[in-house]
Amino acid sequence: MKIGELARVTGANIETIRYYERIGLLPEPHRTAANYRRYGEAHRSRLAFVRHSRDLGFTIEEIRSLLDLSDHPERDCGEADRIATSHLEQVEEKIAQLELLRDELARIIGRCRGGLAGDCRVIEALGDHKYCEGTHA
Amino acid sequence: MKIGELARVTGANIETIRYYERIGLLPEPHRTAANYRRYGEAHRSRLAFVRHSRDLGFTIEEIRSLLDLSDHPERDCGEADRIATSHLEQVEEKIAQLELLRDELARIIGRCRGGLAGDCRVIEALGDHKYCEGTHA
DNA sequence: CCTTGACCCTGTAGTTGCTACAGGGTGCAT
DNA sequence: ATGCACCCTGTAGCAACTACAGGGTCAAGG
Ligand SMILES: [Zn+2]
Ligand SMILES: [Zn+2]
Ligand SMILES: [Zn+2]
Ligand SMILES: [Zn+2]
Repeated sequence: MKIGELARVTGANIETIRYYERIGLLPEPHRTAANYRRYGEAHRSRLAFVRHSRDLGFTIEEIRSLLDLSDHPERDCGEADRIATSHLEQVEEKIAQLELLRDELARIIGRCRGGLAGDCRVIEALGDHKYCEGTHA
Repeated sequence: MKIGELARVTGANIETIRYYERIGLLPEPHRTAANYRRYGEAHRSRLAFVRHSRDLGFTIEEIRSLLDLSDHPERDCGEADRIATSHLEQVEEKIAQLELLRDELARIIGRCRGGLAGDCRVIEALGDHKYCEGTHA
């Protein structure tokens, strides 16, 4: 299939596919006489792996390692587990951070009683962390 | 004070301070005879406002509007409220997304029983969204 | 007086993961 | 033959910094 169809079936953007090829995440496909990229099932499933991993929040470098493992089925899968677990930990950390942020923001917004900017407690609170209760960042 | 001291007292990076000046978020300070930037209390508190707002996750453009309001105390503060509330909503949305992600990741990781990469359920699950239970992205 | 070191300056390029052109070529239908 | 959809390369842009390279300035110590 041509790049447009690959994009359609995987949900990836055409430019993204070419980008992945450029950074070596996808192998260079064969070319037709007119220099068009020609893809097969192996490309499709590799791209699906990449897109799904990206949707799950893995970085390109993590995906590179995961693909490498996927290309070497005889290796131990411990590395995959380590990457995924460390990613999960980062997600959990990020959630905890955002929850602190959310609480602090809600508290700050709650202080506004309307009126003039000069009297606004929201603007005041943005100017100085001392009005914060938590340690958001 | 010179830029290094301003950086120390606000916790901002020197390069970041110059960057903020370049994009017009901080006003150009006076210069000494040796062309060194010289800051006063007004600069300090404006930078504190910017850094605190960034720590709270506001974008530069949002901060630009908030600073504008802070510079015009006679205006209505409704705009500040709108910006903060919409930001809070985005944070809440992001948290919800990450929670879906976290659950899906935890489930995927739980499938791994160790062994060879070729048999790894984690790698399998990354390759195809059909092994997912939620709609993480 | 000279050097060392800490500071400051400008300007540019790199980071992450794409996305959006500009300026061209190809292939098929009418 | 002419339109149109599709493909190609190469480059630049986004956010919000961060990291140099290659220079200038200034006070203290030898
Ligand atoms: Zn208010
Ligand atoms: Zn705070
Ligand atoms: Zn496994
Ligand atoms: Zn999935």
